[in-house]
Amino acid sequence: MDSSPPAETFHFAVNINRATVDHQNRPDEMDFFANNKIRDENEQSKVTDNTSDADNLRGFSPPADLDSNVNTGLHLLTTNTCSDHSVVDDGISPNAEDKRSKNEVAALQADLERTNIENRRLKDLLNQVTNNYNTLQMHLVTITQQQGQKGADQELEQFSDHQPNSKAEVARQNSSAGMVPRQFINLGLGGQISGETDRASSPERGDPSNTDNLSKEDDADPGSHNMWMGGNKVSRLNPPKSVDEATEATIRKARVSVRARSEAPMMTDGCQWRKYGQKIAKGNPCPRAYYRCTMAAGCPVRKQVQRCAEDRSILITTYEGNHNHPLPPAAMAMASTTSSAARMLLSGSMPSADGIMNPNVLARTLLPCSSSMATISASAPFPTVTLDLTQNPNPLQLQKPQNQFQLPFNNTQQNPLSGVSPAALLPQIFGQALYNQSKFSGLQMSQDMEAGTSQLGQQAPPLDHSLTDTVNALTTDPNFTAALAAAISSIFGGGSHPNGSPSSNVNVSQSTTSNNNGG
DNA sequence: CGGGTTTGACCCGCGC
DNA sequence: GCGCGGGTCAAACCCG
Repeated sequence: MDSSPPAETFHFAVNINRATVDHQNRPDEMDFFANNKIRDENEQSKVTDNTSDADNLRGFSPPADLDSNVNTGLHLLTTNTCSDHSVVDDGISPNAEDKRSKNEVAALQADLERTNIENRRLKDLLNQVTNNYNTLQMHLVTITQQQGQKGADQELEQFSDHQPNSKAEVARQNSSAGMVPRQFINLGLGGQISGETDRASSPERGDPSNTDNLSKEDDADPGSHNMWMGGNKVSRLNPPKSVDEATEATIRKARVSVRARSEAPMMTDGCQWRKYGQKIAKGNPCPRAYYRCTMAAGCPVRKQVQRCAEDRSILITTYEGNHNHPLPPAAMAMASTTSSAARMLLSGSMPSADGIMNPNVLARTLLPCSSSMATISASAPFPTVTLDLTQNPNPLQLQKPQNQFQLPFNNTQQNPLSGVSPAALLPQIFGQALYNQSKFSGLQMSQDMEAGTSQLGQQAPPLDHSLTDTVNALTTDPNFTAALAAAISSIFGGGSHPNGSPSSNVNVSQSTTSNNNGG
């Protein structure tokens, strides 16, 4: 991302970062939640006061700093403080000049009084907005806790019932200083559930006593720590013994589907894929291609690529599973998305009776400004999170004439994720948002899982961080903030053509299956 | 020659 | 039990 935000991003180029962090040279970093706050505050201010002065407050510091120093930025008292007393009418100046001076002074005093009143009013408004923000945030936390508590309870029961030691083991590993690759590998959701944290990548995987596993390799490992593991394979090799285990199997099959307009045969997401099959699915003349991650032996992550039958310019890419290997930054997008999506489903909707996540919660978690981009469906054979990049998420955004992604990421020369296609960047945001939502849900279990999750562990702050530190860490994460800033600015500013990564060989509209993904 | 793709066969779950 | 459809396997083939 460009260090200097494009002009259309000025709506978000407000000073919403923590005062303790120097962001002068890092305009691309922004506080995602503070952004919400600003937006909420502005909305609140419009409700409580229709004056346009509220817009002047967009540059104010976060509420944490307001208690001690409220600065409206008006500097109302800087010009008259020295003169008002020196020229005050003493009642002994009879000449006309003195009278004129007195009138002038009186006028200035009146102006001063008005500005003082205005200043006080703005301060009150600011305090009110701050209170509203705090109230809203508390309300949000309450809602997310309620959303996640149900799933958390069931998940905790699963832990306690089946792997009483695994959680403690994972937590112990997570609590160690620094997360080395060996630790965040194979700590995906399935692994945390099963508690077998080393099998998937250990050379002893080919247990002679289990020749079936030898032949089936990755997806046949009953202890494989991934969401993948097709239900048939699971049931064949390690049949579910209880409802909880059946639930686990469903969790492992959680999917993230990305719909994006692209002429390319496959989306670029930073991973290397190998095509292992192709089928003509019913109801869609376009063949569905099956890909497997080849960045590491036995990586269980797979994806399906298929064009939409109704609109063949729309490419539907469905991801499943967690990578069992370290990922390059460019590949973190989908990885964090899939794992986070599973967690969202797990904590929010999947175990519940209705099985449907409130899309508003997700959408607001993802991007408060967009409410129709992400949907969750647990009614499908697999709980699926769908990211629809083909729809305009914001009515303010002009419809793009190009037959391209509608979430363009321009100025990507300096973007740390410049090797990622735009469509792949959003899922990262999405995943982070999901991750954040899980964080805010206050699930201790979830926290254990978060840091242990293979891909998220590379981006997520350490477990023992407080919520504040978590937010702070996120806001200072260049990858996240840059991608987020780009996404938001693009959404609201109507960015330019998405193929704006000249330094990268990744071109969304020109990429090919064979060379862009190594597949 | 190694790695990726193609493609028909096969496996499995599910509904009838 | 049978057929259907989704998903996977693996031999053949391609390519650099």
